[in-house]
Amino acid sequence: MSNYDKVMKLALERGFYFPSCEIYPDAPAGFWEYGPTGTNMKNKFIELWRRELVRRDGMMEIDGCQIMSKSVFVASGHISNFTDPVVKCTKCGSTFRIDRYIEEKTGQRVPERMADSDIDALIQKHNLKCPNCKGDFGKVGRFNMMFGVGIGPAAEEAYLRPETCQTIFVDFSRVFKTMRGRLPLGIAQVGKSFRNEIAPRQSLLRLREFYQAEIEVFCNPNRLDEVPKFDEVKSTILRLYRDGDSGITEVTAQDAISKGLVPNKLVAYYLALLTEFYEKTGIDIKRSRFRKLSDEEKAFYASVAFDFEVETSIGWLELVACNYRSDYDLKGHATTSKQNLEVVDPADQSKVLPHIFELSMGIDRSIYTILEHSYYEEKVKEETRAVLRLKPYLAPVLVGILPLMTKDGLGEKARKIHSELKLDFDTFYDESGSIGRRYRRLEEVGVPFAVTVDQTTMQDDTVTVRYRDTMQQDRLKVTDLRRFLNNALRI
RNA sequence: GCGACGGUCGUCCAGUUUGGUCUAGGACAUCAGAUUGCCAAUCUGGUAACCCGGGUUCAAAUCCCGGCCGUCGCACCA
Repeated sequence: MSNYDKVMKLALERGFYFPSCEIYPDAPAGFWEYGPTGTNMKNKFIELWRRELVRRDGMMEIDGCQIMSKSVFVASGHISNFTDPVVKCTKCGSTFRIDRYIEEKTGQRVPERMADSDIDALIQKHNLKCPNCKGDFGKVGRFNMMFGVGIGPAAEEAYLRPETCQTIFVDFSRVFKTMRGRLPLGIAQVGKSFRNEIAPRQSLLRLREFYQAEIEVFCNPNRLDEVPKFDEVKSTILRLYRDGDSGITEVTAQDAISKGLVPNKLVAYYLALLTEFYEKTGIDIKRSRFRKLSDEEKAFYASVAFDFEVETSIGWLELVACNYRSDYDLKGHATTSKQNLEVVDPADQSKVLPHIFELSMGIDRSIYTILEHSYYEEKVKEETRAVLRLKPYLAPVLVGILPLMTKDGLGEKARKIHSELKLDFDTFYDESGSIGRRYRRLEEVGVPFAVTVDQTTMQDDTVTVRYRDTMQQDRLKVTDLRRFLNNALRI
């Protein structure tokens, strides 16, 4: 059984995540729900992101709408760039990106704006047939990855956002003005995005509705090397890679700049912050890299792009896209909306249309990767124990409270301890089955501590605290539990 | 979207080849009771499934058709 399968099984059995609408036969692919355990962990992941990126860097967080007007996507380029010309074989039904197919077969470039009728004519002229079955192609159609929605009785055209950043761009002007913004300014957002993937696959890894945590750093393009905070991270190790490299290059953020591997201090600063954040999630940073994208791979808006990737049992997985988007977005929105989106940089009183560097994080993929990198199996007395070694601050439950047995008042005592802690910590009370079984159940969902009430507790008001990873136990006064748990939550 | 293969309790699997003894079985998990009392113990009992729709047939988990979902490959992935 692969690690992917093990995590998948754990997710289904223990309430991390599962398919949406699963009791109905018409449940569409690419939609997944977080169960109680997964939701708790996801919330904690987001809170860590807030701490390590948003608060650390003094960013502002907003929460925007998921449905946005058509104009937004005219301005963003999604209406034109996101709409691919496709053609369907009339015989076998296979669908092809016809612009690419024509280029491949004839060497003739098909401009993005070419009319469908002109593309049809090209197919005729070159007598192109389906490569699979030699059947005839039908008429050119258009496929857009955005979900359209109709608003109001007239069903006015609008779209579910395909990336959360668009709300940040359209909100930028007001936020900057009213919140007394200064460049560089990071605006952050956690929320859902929607893409009509042709072939969603592998549970949380390719979804049609998914969570993003995005950060858009608005900056003055003339001051990309003026980053006072850079000193905090100058010796942080960045792991850089480009396709074709023999291995990953480990350099400090400082050296990455002096060697020209990263274009400027601003980009290096955020790559370093991101590295430090992911180290704290418990992902094995030795199995991560920033892959520099080639020109062909970059998104239509990006001028420099690094993907933060992590090695998993199913290969390298992109968790974060780090794109230098230049002024592509604000220019587009300024032109389409006819609003002036320039701001004054107080450093030199110049008026600039800010450039944007973004960290676009996939939350669902991150959650999956943390689960996979945290999952361990080890032999204990001929039995295999499965342990999720989640950091205490990411664990869905921090502490399990267990009476060794229910009689002699141990049950009541344990319930009392539980009710004293449950409002301030994520706790779980369990008195069913043998103590060993209860420990195993806890460690399988990553609970780092178990507090056990035994006979001694009744005499001196102490309990045992058992550690998930080592299975060692300490004895602690009940009155010290709060302090112990608060300490354990320290990041 | 195309192709190949698949879909049975929460999970994994048996049953489908050759339609009927399937009133669908087991293991693990889970629940209740008993017992034990610090690492998945034992005993007893319970909950719980044939993906959906149609067809063939006296009879369908089993055969046929369609749909949905999954895995893999191709294509796609701003």
